[in-house]
Amino acid sequence: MGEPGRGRATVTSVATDQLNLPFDPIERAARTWRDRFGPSSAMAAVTSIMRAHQILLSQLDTLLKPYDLTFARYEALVLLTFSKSGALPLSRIGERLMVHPTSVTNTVDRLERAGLVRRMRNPRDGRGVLAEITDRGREVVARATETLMEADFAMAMYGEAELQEMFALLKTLRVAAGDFEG
Amino acid sequence: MGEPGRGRATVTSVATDQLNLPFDPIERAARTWRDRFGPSSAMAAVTSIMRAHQILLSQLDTLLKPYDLTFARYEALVLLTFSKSGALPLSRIGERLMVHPTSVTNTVDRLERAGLVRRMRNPRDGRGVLAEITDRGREVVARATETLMEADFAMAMYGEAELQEMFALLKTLRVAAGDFEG
DNA sequence: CCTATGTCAGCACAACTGACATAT
DNA sequence: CATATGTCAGTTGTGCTGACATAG
Repeated sequence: MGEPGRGRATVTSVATDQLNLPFDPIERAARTWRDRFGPSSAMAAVTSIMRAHQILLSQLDTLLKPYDLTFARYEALVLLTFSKSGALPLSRIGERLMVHPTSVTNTVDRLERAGLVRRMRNPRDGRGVLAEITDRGREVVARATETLMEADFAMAMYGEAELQEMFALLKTLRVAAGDFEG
Repeated sequence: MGEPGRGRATVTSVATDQLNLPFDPIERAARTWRDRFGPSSAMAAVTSIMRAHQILLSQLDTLLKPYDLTFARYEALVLLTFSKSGALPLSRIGERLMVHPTSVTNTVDRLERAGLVRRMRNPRDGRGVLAEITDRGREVVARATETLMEADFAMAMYGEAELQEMFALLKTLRVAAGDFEG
């Protein structure tokens, strides 16, 4: 994810910059939509989630850039630090982070190239491969976590109650998608 | 965005399939996080938004696949139908949809190749280019809209009040990012 | 001259498909 | 044997940078 050109007078980037519009583009689209097609709340909510994702990803990736991490790679590292031995089969990483097997391979490739994890054969299953976090990986993830926590994960505009509300609200969607036994 | 392999017994895809986990992976990560680092609501909320985006994008793109549209291209088409003349400068499309100028070029390229829009020189500004929706584009977007509305934009699990709550909650984030004058 | 608009080449990244090697 | 794990090559889609032509 490229870093947006931020804070310049001439706005070329779009993800987190600017303050171009004197109105909320989603709200305007929703009004037009309602006049033309009918109920627009679902469309407005979906579009808001899309935009929120774009904003957050851009800000998180900017925060993580000094560590040469993306949010996806950061999540994988955190998951490894959460395991007792600091190592997990790639299959389990994909399962927990809800990403495709080939994406796990790619993520681990990059982390390995950066010296943050190490591949090992799974002693309990010859088919499997473990990703094990290195000392350097632990260092980097600790510093990155500090940076993210200082920035409140780019969610500093919310209070505790709102954050919990957001989690609860989105849980309904994740359950409906079959992510887990809700 | 490729279409996930859906509903198979052997789950390789991950975006909308499966019901693998007997627990909520985000909730579990949040608990571990809290024990180790402290407050985890922001992290849980962010991760939920990321996952919600992934689920929705996958489902919307699947719904739009028969029309050879992605959600991004669909949004651009809708925006054009909302304009009086059915035509808008590319710059304005990028501004409203919050996407990068080169992404607008790409989106319009694909729509044009599919015969859904047509490029025209802007008569009021020789630098500018207008994208004008074609009759075929109007047809396709109408049918696609019908499909999406039948599926409630993949948000059928929510009631009206929840959809409005979601919009309001995420508006705080969009305002903080400077999307518009909140 | 300086700015704005749009295009192009090129790159990074995520997610997928299909094919495959290997191990259970 | 079928199944599971992981890799590889290749594709699609988005979003960026940097450079550029053209017009205001």
